[in-house]
Amino acid sequence: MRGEATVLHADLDAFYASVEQRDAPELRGRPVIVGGGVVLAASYEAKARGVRTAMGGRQARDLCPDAVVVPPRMDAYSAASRAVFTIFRDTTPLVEGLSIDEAFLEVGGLRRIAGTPEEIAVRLRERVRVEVGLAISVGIARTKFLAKVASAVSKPDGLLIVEPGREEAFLLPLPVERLWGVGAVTAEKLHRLGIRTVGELAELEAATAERLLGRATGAHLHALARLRDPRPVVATQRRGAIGSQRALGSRPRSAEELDLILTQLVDRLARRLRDGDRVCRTVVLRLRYADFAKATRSRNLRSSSGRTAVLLTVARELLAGAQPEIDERGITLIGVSLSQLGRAADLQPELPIDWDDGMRLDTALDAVRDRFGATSVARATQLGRDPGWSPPLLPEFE
DNA sequence: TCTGGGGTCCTAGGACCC
DNA sequence: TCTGGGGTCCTAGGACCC
Repeated sequence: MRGEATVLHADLDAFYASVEQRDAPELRGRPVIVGGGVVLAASYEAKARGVRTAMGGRQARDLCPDAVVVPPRMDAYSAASRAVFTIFRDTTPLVEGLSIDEAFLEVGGLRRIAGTPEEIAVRLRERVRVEVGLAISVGIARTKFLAKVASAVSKPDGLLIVEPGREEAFLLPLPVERLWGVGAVTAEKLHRLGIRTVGELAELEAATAERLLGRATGAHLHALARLRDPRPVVATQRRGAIGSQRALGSRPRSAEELDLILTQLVDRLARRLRDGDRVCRTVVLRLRYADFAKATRSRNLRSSSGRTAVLLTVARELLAGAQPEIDERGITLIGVSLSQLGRAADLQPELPIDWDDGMRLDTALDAVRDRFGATSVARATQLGRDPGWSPPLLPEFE
């Protein structure tokens, strides 16, 4: 096995709950639950009593009646996250954020100026503790996957290095649930075959795993189990989608009420888009019915946009299309996602030819040829076959 | 177990094009 | 008139993660 252990996975411990304990000394040492209806985070004192993330609030209080339940303070968590990521980026330029509280750091090129990966990790943990007041666990390994497993095993407040020569001894005895990408469904499929450990999965033929779990998932998990994970640490890219949703409870909602909520969701998202100078191409409507079945409805815009009116129109059309289903089944959640995000700066101006609905197509195409050349005419001709076609925005052209 | 809110990636069928 | 293979895009759904 080639390579050295130079990938760090840094993961804040019980993040939301730890921020609450940091900011309110009377909560330290006590079981703390963040979130009421559902547990968003639990302190280690609460976890010791069986409380888990995503558990219903009722069940959590039954397990741990003396827990302090606090409402989430997202602004405080965002600020803490920014402070920690600043320390990450101060450690190495190669930081790949995974979520609000964890990231990969590649420190392979830093040996001369900053020391070994272990020395770097020790300093990183100390800085986060002193400067932000939080405990952070770090795993160090040759690959991202092994580093992530190592940090999880090291918790709480731990540091664990998986040396290249020790990888199999470390990974193979672990339960398959430790594999990044194995959830309840996949674990159940594997258990049915008697596969409970990573080592047992690694013994399968790759083709067998792919047949059982699907091409991509099977190949991916099988490779991880055999210690193959070629994915490099890449500095975080921009998000591909943003979304917002609202749980509605069980009481019936009028069409007017739904429209108001939809408008608020789209307005908020469009604002976020524009704040980041971005646009989106796809609008996705998410629904959850009274029986908790989920559904999505999506539509691509002809051309990317960040304008509230454009996005809202599409979202309303999607909602109208789902209205019969909603009337019949009842609705308990409505959400909107905007995906295929792009930069607003890449959006080109509208086609600068004068167009009116009475204009002959060949006249319009002549104008396009004069301005953009023959390739664009071919593209425009193709678009013209679409009955819904109208003079497009420029991104449609070469 | 009466159930939040924010994301990622993969699969699959149909439309449409060459 | 019927037929093929290959590619991309669109839409809907599902699994998973924190």
